[in-house]
Amino acid sequence: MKLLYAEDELAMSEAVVDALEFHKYTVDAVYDGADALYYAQHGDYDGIILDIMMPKRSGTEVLKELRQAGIGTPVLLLTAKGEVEDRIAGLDCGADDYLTKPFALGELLARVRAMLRRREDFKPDILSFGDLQLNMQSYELSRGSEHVLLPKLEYQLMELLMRNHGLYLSTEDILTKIWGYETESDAGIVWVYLSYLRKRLAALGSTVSIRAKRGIGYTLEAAP
Amino acid sequence: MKLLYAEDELAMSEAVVDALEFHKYTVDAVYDGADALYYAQHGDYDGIILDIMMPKRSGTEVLKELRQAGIGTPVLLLTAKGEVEDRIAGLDCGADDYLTKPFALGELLARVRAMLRRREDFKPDILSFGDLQLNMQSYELSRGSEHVLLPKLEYQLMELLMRNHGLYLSTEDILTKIWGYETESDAGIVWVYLSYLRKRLAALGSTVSIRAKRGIGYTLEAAP
DNA sequence: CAGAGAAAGCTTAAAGGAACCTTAGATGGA
DNA sequence: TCCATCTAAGGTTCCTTTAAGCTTTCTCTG
Repeated sequence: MKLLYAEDELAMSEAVVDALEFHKYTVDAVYDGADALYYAQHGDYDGIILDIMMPKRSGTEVLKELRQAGIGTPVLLLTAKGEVEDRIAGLDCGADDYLTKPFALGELLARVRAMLRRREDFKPDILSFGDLQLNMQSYELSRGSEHVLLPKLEYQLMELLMRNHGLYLSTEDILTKIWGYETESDAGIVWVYLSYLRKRLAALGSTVSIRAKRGIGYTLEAAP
Repeated sequence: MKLLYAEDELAMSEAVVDALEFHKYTVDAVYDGADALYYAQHGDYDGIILDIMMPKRSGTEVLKELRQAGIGTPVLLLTAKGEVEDRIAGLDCGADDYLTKPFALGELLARVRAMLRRREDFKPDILSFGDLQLNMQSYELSRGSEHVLLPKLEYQLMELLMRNHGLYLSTEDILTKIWGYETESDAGIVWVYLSYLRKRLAALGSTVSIRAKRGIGYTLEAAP
């Protein structure tokens, strides 16, 4: 799950990004409204967290432009205490929820979870493919009674593959969706993690395998 | 949208059927697993809602048989609270989603909507000509139950020919459309790939062939 | 109109290389 | 110290391309 977090206060931003990443989200952080708009339009996020008070463009401005551009990504607005008009304007522009600063990190996490879930129309929190199940709460990959607890990146890769089973995902796709829009890394790192996951699948004795197609990408495949 | 609803508790069934019909679904209600299986196999439904606890056959049994019979209709399972194994077994057998009883009607409706929509989204893009289908997501060329996974260039060539069936494409056309405007290669490489594709068609026993017209180009042709 | 010759089309085998895979070890945070 | 992540290097595989020899079709000439 990939989030965009727009907030101009640096200390605040770092704390929140840490917390989100700890909970297995991929987070891109930006520090003003102009960047927020640009990233939101180009980055393919599952959710966006927008501070209202930002340099260059306000959160509500960004939100309004996004919705006008037909981008429906769920948005959580952060407002300072008491700014009731902003809040109402925000919801009017198509925000999914708002949270008043200061807030507890746990509260933010709960809202983000709720926001994503709502958008997914109550999708179950177990993803399933072939003889495998991926528990999105505990990050466990299971086959029957066998379980493995996946590290963050392996989990994200597995989730991505399972959500898109049947589709081929290129190393590019994987790189931008997991490592973020602007990353130094290259296809090599993706190969490494695909290799790790293959080892997990083998260890579980699963019938599922990761199929590579030269020049196209990767997809999950369940042997009969 | 036509749904099958299998549930042995009569009062429950009536309430749910009412709600679904109010939301413009056409609903057939059955009251045990044997009927559920029979109707599901013969009725051409857009979605199926299966209670797990039912007389004669359990919901999971029904689901398993359906999937083994190659029927991919999306299935929503209803489980009693806490029956975790049933749930996992269900997802394992190919359920699309589950819902624990008791549930709010609104939630059921949301899940049904999501399930049907998901199915729409995943409907693969398929090009057809003669007795062949080309799956644009999996790069598979099929005739009936026979499948071949095409390498990238063979796939691109096949796609080009299918999209332009009835037209003659010159080697020039093919070269610039697949290998790009500025390429070192010449017509020879096109002949090679046409040859490869012909071999694929023969292997599939297809009635489709690639017809060459000297000095003009190539086109697909389906024998009667 | 027959036949030679040329051009276009076709097929196959094999070389070459890019894409892919795996592993060991370095790095760095909890 | 352990675990997750990343880097780098060597090994492998499969796709693409080359190249060569073959067949078919057209055209020109006697």
